[in-house]
Amino acid sequence: MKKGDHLFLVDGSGFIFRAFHAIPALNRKSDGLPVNAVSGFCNMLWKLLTDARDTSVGVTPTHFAVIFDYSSKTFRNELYPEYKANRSAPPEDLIPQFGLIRHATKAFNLPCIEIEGYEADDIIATYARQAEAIGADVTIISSDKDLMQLVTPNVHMYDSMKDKQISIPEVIEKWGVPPEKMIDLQALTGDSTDNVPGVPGIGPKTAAQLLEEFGDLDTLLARAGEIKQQKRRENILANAELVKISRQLVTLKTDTPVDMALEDLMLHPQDGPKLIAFLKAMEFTTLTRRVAEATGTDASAIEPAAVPVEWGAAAHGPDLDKGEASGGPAAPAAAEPAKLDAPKAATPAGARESEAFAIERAGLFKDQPIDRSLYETIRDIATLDRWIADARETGLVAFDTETNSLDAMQADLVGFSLALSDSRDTGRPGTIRAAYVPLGHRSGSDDLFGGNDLAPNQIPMAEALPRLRALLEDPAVLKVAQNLKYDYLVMKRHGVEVKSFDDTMLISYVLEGGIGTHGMDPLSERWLGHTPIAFKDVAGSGKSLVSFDRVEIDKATAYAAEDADVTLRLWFAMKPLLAARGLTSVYERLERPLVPVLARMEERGISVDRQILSRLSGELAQGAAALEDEIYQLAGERFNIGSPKQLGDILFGKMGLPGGAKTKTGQWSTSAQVLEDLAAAGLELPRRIVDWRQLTKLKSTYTDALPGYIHPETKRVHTSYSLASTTTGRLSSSEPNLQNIPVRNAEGRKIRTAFISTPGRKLISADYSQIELRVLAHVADIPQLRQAFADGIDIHAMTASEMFGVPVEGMPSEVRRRAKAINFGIVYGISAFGLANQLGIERSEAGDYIKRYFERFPGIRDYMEATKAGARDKGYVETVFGRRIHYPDIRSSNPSVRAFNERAAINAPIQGSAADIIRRAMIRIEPALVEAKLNARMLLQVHDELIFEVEDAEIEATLPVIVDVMENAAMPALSMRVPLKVDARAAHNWDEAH
DNA sequence: CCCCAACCGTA
DNA sequence: GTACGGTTGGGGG
Repeated sequence: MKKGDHLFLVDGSGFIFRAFHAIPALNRKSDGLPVNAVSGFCNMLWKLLTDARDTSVGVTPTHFAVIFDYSSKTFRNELYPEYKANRSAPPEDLIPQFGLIRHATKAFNLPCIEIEGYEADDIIATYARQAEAIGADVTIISSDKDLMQLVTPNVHMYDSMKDKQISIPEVIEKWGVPPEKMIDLQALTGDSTDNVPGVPGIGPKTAAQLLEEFGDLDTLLARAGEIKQQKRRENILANAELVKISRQLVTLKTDTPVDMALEDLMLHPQDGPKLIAFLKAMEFTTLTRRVAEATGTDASAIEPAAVPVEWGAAAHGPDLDKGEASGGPAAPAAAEPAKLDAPKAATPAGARESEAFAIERAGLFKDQPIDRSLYETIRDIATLDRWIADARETGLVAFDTETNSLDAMQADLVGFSLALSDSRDTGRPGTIRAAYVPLGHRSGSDDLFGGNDLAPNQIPMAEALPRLRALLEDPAVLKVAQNLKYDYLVMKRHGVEVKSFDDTMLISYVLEGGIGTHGMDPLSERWLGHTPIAFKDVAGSGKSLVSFDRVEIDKATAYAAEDADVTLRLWFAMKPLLAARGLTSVYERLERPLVPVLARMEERGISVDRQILSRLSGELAQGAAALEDEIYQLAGERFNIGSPKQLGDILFGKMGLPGGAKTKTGQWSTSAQVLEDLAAAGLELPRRIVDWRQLTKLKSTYTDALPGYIHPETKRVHTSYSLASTTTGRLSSSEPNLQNIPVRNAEGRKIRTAFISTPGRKLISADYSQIELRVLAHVADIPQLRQAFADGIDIHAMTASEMFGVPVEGMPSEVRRRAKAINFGIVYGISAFGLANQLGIERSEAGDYIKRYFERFPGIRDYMEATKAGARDKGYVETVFGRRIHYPDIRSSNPSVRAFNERAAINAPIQGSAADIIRRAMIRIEPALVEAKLNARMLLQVHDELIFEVEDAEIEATLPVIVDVMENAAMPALSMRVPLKVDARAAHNWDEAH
């Protein structure tokens, strides 16, 4: 540093408190995290860094530092134990912001300085004097009177909130004394907030007058007897010693042992991406935009940083991948298994506060009932532009598409709706406005003679789409949707890629997994007590169903705008609860990022060979027909074999076979199990029925149905994944379900040969080996299981060996089969009844097995008991990543209902943790492939398996990338006690790849 | 036309 | 014993 340089010193700690009280507390992140002080801080820093010359500071800094108090205990407490003793704890909403402001400082590439045992003011004083000595100028960003003693011709202060420079004249004007006498003045007056004693009856005015008269404090104390006013004289004489202590307390140290030299405070250029990542994480949309513009950074390409939030004493939910996104060191410490039997941790104060806030915000619109008559239909570009400008101004918009099909791969855009509220930026409950923009509605009926014309007064699609794209692709505007994956796909097919979004369905899924469903209508009922217009009341149903482009525009407006309105209200109600319950990481790491990943998988689809299916269908038809003839012969009459009722009547009524089980409704059961038992007794007919069922099942469900799902344009099959329809966190697949394609026997596996790669490519199938048992070994921490997985030995054989004392070498297959059934049973929340069923043995024998198993693996029993107890206690269980799965019926008085819930509660953390792991792998795999410059495309997920389509030339390079990402998917959030193992191979069809 | 039960394919 | 979705038959409206 040299003469002429200009050092800015920001009083960070002082700023936090001032900004916190100056900016409305409703200024929060969308998940409820209070960020008002952080917001003010960032805006102030940005202003000073870019614009200081245009403020009343009038100069641009060359050096810059932000200074913080380290802790409340400093050397002053040794001097005077009562110093700052009357400080109360900071407000709960402020606590998490202390850490965030330090993160902000670092994001701005600024030194963040704090020293144990010293106050920020001492550090500031030290640097100010050092710089001044060199001949540099100093501006202290603070308006705290405690710092005014530092002001000189070269050292100034700046009140950033009032944009006011504080120099010598300003100090004199305010306090009546020049800066160098501020110490004496403060010593005389004391400071009630810091608990610094002063002289009773002496305030700033009197103190200034006395100092004017006597020159300085020492002279005043020496000649106090000359003071004319009796009371004042007595008070000063009585408190002379205390005043000397006060003077020491208020005198700032200018020799604080600072680590960083002045040179180190030199201002560096902003790191645009780093800063933007932080600002996005804080959801400061306006500042993000400004920084992006100023640094020439493409903000849309930057992911929000993972900023750890500390609520104070108690942990605040699992902090997934702390440091991962910020590029810091990984934290591979093994997470403890859920200690469900431990005393419950006290709810963090911050969490309580946030929950209260969430409830308050949920009720924000209570006095603003949903009124469909207020919805607007936007029919001209000027109005649309105004709405989009408003959305960009508030940074928040609910969005919903209306299309002519429920299938996102076929749907054409018919219109879209928007809902806005200005609540976020004003900190007050705003008015919700919602509108529908019809684009492709048609007039009249779609008969053969016309009626296909566009209805009048609609904005042309070609003019609306670019405007919509500007909004949806703007990373500074948070788009809120319900089941966004659908809208994301529709818009992607229209050339628009949504960036920055929230999905109310996924928020609900994270908050209330296991409680109800997460569709918009049930959510509206539960959270808003409002019943939205039913789709069928707008578009009809069944035979009278019309596509949405035939719906009259006024009706469409009421329906569509309401959807956006409700979605926005749901978001306001639910989003804050994520943070309040410590579930933000689950949502942001396991749910939200999967939306574009799944959308791309669905869009890609998989190639299915029509010819193979057609040939198989013929073979199956022939086989079934032959069996039908034999069945009618054996039964002595023709009947509908596919009707379990008719079949039961024939078998157990007419033919008088020994009936096995009965169904819930009292009918004879004709399940495969019952028929197999009869077949085992040598009966022909049941055998034929079982075979016939298999063939007709394959035919109707697969070979006949799949061709109907081949997309007319892509010629591929595009399944749809549901992110929020299982309780455990698994995905589900439908239309068609590609997660239940046969594999277990040769006949069924033929179906898989129809799933093929395009020429020049192959399919890679990569599946986790025994992932659920590995998760079990991890969470229950079972030494033998951990050892077996570490050594890579056959887990079922090991179990059998432990239980029955049989050596693994030369083990009879039946022994291993039983152990395998027990291992599976454990994962499913074993019961003697179920195991007996599975193995075809007596309940008592199954019970003995279980008993023996628990003797050998007592940790498993402990885990199961602890899981049940925890579920009973809290109403939910958790996966290793903190996903909650609720079991509201686990306390049912009905023993079978209760037992069922207990088994499900035992299974859920295991199945759910495995599901979370593959979710993480799926989120990471695409960036990893891009990084490796590979073109593999992920197509399908089948719970523990991922299917890719890969160019022939890249297969060898791709396999290890996929395996690596999958095997390490739990890291670094969780370092498992057992390794994950993935098998992967490539082939031209799914059967051979698997 | 809608819904449920039974059955069966997958992990 | 856990978690799903699809097909069929069949009852009720």
